[in-house]
Amino acid sequence: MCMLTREFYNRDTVTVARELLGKRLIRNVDGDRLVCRITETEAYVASIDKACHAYGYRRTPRTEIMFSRPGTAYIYLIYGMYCCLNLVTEPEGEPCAVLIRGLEPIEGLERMVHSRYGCAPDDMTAYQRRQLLNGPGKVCKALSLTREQNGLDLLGDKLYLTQGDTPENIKTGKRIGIDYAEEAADFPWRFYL
DNA sequence: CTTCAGATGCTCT
DNA sequence: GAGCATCTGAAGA
Repeated sequence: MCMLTREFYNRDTVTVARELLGKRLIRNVDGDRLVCRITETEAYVASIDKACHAYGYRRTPRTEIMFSRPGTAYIYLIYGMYCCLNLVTEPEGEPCAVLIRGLEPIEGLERMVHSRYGCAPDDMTAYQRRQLLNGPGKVCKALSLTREQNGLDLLGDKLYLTQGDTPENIKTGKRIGIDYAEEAADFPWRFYL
């Protein structure tokens, strides 16, 4: 399958967030190849979005990576113990990104389950199976992504995206966990299958 | 199924 | 010092 180009990311963030659904996310780590299908995303836009870490082009050590070129991974720590994976979008200097909120496993299930639950796939409960990749912190845990991977080039070999399927029934809604963001809390910038 | 508390540390004021 | 783009386990219905 063909790797997504930098031009794919170098576009309107909300459009990229919607089009990311159905794409494949590939993570190569310690000789293991993990492949997932993207099922849930959220767009964060610097210029008008109070929920965006770089709202108003606020430049701090944490947001610095968002100012770099499109097709870069932005990974930050949240609530002291979880990481969230974002894909930087729009031209360099526009600090926008798409949060990866949910995935479906395709390849490398054994390692992902071990990273999440410390057990083998056969030992998962039905509940655990449903909870494997349905949240941004879970995604990073399963894919062994931490702040050490912040700034990774998405056109490299450690973490990249490829074409996938073209999903039907794309749903849209308000983003999760940003009640503080005033009018931006109601922007319909969450996309899921 | 639901709610609820607690974990835990970085980030910015 | 306050708050955070979250998750889990326990308890109740």
